[in-house]
Amino acid sequence: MASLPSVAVTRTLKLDPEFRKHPTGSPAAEKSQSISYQKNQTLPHLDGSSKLRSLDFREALLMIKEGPEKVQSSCYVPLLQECIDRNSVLDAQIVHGHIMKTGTQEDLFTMTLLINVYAKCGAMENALKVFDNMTKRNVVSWTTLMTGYVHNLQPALAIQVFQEMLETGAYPTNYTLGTALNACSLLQSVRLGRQFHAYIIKYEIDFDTSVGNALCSLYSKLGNLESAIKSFERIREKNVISWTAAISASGDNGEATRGLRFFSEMLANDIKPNEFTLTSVLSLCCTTLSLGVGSQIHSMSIKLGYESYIPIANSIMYLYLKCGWVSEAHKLFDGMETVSLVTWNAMIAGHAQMMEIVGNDLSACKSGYEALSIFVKLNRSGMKPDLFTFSSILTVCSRLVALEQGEQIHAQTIKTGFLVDVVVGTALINMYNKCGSIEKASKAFVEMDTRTMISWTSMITGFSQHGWSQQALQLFEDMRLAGVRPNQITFVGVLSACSQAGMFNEALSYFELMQKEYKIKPVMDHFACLIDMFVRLGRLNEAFDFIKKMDLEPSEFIWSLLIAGCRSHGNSELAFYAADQLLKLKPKHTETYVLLLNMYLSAGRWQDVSRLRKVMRDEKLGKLHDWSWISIKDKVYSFKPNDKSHFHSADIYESLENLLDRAKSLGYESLETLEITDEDGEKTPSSTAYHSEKLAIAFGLLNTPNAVPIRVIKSVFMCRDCHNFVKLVSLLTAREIIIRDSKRLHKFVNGRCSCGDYGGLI
DNA sequence: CTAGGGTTAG
Repeated sequence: MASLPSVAVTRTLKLDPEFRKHPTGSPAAEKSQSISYQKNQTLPHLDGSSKLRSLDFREALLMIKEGPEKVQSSCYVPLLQECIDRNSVLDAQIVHGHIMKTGTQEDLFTMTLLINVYAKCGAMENALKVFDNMTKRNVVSWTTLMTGYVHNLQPALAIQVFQEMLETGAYPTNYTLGTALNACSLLQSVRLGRQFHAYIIKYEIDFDTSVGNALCSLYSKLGNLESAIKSFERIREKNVISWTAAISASGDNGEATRGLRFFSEMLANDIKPNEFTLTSVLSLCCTTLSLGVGSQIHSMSIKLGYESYIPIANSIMYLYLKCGWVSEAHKLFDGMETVSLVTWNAMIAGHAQMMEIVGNDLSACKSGYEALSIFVKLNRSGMKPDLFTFSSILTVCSRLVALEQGEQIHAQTIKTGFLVDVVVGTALINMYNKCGSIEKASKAFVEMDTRTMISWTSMITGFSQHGWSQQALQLFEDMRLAGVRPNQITFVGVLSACSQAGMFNEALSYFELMQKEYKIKPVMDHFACLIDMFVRLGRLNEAFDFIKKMDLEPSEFIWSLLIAGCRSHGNSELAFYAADQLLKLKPKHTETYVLLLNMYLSAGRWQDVSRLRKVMRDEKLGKLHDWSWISIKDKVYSFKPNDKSHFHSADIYESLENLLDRAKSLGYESLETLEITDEDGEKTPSSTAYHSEKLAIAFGLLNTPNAVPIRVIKSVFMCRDCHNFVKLVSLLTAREIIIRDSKRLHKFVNGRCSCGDYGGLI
């Protein structure tokens, strides 16, 4: 342990006056005495204590309550430890009473322990009373009191205690400073942290392991990764905790890969990871989706004996789910002997994450319903869901477009009081938005007590996706008036609102505002909004000019927007140029190739067709799976194009034919196209008449009461033809139809779609 | 002194 030089420190460390005065006034000044204090120290085994130790806790308490006899002070240690484990203030008070009766209150060590017990049980008033009544104190008692305030999230009081300790002339140890640094990170105070750091440097103890560890973690929590790493590097003898601090600092500050490098460096230095290290590394694997490293950690944790350590098991499960290895995650979950609420939450959140990553396909749908059933099991298990559970499960509902379940969960969040949590509230808004219930979303938004930037952004995006451009822009202005700083994503919402409404000048001025006033660098999504706007307006050459002027390399998505625009506004020369550019990017999505194939097919460019087929084979891209699903009364029904497998297939087709006829009377004509339907690239004539969403809608209309909105999820993006058709169906049947395809949300009402005939429609 | 689960995107 590095000891501090005996220098009066009061004047070298000027603390902010803003911290409240210690409530009980200044404690008696007393010189500290040196006592070594270690958590796991073995205590002398004395007569009185061995008797107590052999007894059950309750019996021991009883004995202590009744027996006035004097016992060795060390016999209180296991009893007090037990009080912490049971988190029981009442038991602690019983032991406390005995201590007072037997005169043990003179014992510094026991009284300090008692402070710690009260502090850990959340009874700081009691801890403070003990401290104030102590006849002597040393730096450990001061430090313990500080630690108590930090533990109970009262960092300002911890600093106050520190200051008073200095006034008494006591010298802080490295533990004291470590605790003070923790208080600084809770206070999020860079200024105070720097003052402590200066002090630490002055007394040359920044190389000390525990001080260095605390500094590293402080800077990390203040968002200053470089200083955190520097503090770490200055540590002379780095222990597991030092390495773990560096690893998690990297992860917490968005440099997961760097964290993984620290981990391998640590192993190269022959430092054995502990359970904390492994959980930190696993969370890095979660952000980098490193399944390989993750499964290595899995075997390492088994080898090191952490197999049943719940946080590790939770992280591994979560990682496997995020990486799509569902069966292994479930195997782990089923094999766990004890689970915590976090385990349930990790399962639910993991399924939600997996849905996000795989997109709108069958496995995502299955995952979503699996998450809902896990949620039901959790409720039955007797454990109570918390705010993490609710925000994840609401996200699941939004990705499933499952309004009924979402509404039930909304009710549960009200009943349990978790709706007041801003993240839960935001997830709720998002759920209503994604389910096409913009009115309920905005009601929930208005009723929120507090809103974060994300809440505003969600609502702005929701308005924009529903085609309510004016409301989106108005809300953006309200947000600015409320002094909330928008981010990148907020501007995606704002720009797409402008683009929908064809508000050309507004779009450009918001684009400028974003860069000039908010110093936000435009990313691909912002350009995509603007290109979409040009395309919608049919100003293809301007779209192309804009693409050329971007200082980013245009993405797949940008080129496919332009191609879509060219197809609908008839500019084949530009379309083929864009197609060439798109192909140079080696697109990874089958959808993109199908778009291009159809383009070449309809132009009769057979050479390009076979060239594309070869690329698709080389890239090992599969077939395009167009399917739609609809959920009715807790059951999910899925449809492929031309699907005749459904039990009521005849009824569905009859009803669809009827709709097609009625639509034709309004001028609709379904397209006959050639599509690549098998791996050899056979050209098969095909009609858009029986695309999957049409079947799902026909089924939905047959099986739900009038006026109930129809909600469909589609695995690939809608074609223009189906889009036209569904607009007419919404008019003919007076039903709201909500379709979420792989690109965006479409809400059809009275012959119009919320996307305002999005420019990316093919 | 170090750790596991949550919200926004074309």
